Amino acid sequence: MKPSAPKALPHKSRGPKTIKVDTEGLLDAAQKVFSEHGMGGASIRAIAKEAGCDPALIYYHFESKEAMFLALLDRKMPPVAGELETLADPANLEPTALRLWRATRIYRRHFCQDSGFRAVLRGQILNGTEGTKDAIARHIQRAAKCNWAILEQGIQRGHLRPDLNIRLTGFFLVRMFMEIFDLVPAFSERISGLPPDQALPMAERAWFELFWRGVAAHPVKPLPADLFSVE
Amino acid sequence: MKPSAPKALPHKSRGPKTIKVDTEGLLDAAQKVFSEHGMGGASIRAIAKEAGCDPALIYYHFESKEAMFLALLDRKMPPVAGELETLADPANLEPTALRLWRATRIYRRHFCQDSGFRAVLRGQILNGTEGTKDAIARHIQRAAKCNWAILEQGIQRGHLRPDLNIRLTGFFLVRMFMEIFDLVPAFSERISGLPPDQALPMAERAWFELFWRGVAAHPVKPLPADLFSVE
DNA sequence: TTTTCATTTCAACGCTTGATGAATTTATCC
DNA sequence: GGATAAATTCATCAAGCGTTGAAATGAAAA
Repeated sequence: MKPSAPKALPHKSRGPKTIKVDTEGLLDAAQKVFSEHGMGGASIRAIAKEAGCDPALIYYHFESKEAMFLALLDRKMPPVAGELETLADPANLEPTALRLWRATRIYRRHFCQDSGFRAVLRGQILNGTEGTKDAIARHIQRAAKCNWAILEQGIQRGHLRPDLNIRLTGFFLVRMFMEIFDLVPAFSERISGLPPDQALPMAERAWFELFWRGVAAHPVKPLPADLFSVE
Repeated sequence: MKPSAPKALPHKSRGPKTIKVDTEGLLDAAQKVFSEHGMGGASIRAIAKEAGCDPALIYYHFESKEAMFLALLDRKMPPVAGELETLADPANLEPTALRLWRATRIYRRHFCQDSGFRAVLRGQILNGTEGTKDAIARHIQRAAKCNWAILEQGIQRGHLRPDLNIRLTGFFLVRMFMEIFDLVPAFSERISGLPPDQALPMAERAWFELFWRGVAAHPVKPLPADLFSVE
């Protein structure tokens, strides 16, 4: 799109001066504004204002708004995948229910706050350019493979039903948590009358219990009483 | 907002001429454009173009874009709630699994196509004005109550676990179907390699089976073999 | 025929958006 | 000190948005 754009990475020599706002700082600002306003509401100007610089500076560090979003994705997703990969290590012999719950805690830690970011991600999945969709798919797959591995090992270890469609099962587990993060805060007071900080853990646990009964090998053993104290 | 706006309903006498585009026609166009482009991409000008009239005419029929969306909601939701209310009639003694599956078929018929409309609805739930959120909540509640009634009756009839949180259970059932409608077409080819028209029914059935095992009273009876042939 | 009025269009307003090219500041090197 | 280059700002563009007031259209009423 922009053939002769100044590249994000600065060259070596001569002199940089007192750098006012660097790429990381811009990403911090973008993360904040994306999270609060979503892609539509997060204008270049709003991000620049948050970062305390001129809008044009963003185009010195990134080729476009889309490129900035992708850079944000590249910064945000790998830690998630990293934690999941540790959890999915086949040497981990914890009960499958606990491992799956731990996986949900990782998602919660990294995504629960950023409602706007989730909305942007969703929007880009549905309507983004092909390049953006591919990048997102790559990041999601890396994380999803860990869930698939945990499920696969759970079947091998006799904890889970052998007839599960692993990919769909992982999709169900994770997406419902995202839905809970999105909608329970918005609707809990209108529908259940509970404030979100009470409704959200309740919904998470109810969902995980339903999910576990749905996937556990027969006969279903009840979840350990202290499972939900694991954060 | 607009105190002296011309009202949507035309007066009686004198002469209307050959009406080119009426309120219903505009809603048809809005429905189509919303569904294809979402709220952000669905501009007044795009809707007018789809309807074959001037953008200003929209403001002759509706006070604002938001009012047009609410009118669309008022047209789209009642039939859904109506079908669900019939299904939730306590005189209906069909197996609970079948009734729940029928409920999902109602959602599928009314919402599966309109990906953009679902996106708009979601966006308005999360970021709309308070008035819009209230209107949406009212429509959703009317439909949700039917699901709650079916679940309640299912417990009373011994088909479902008595310890279910009915509201959350209904939320899980419906929202996951919406997620499937949204994301399986976008991702099935990238992840499962299947075309959407094969992946979607597969995902629906896998989800319903998981859900049923999660909510059914003990001992879980398998779903009837012909359940999924019900449309 | 003239009047009346519902319907429809036209032309614009004010605003926000993503993006650019030129100019400017500031630190380092020769 | 002057050249060099990185970092930053300024002014601006073209496009799109929701919205509005005034004007035009055309059929029925008088």
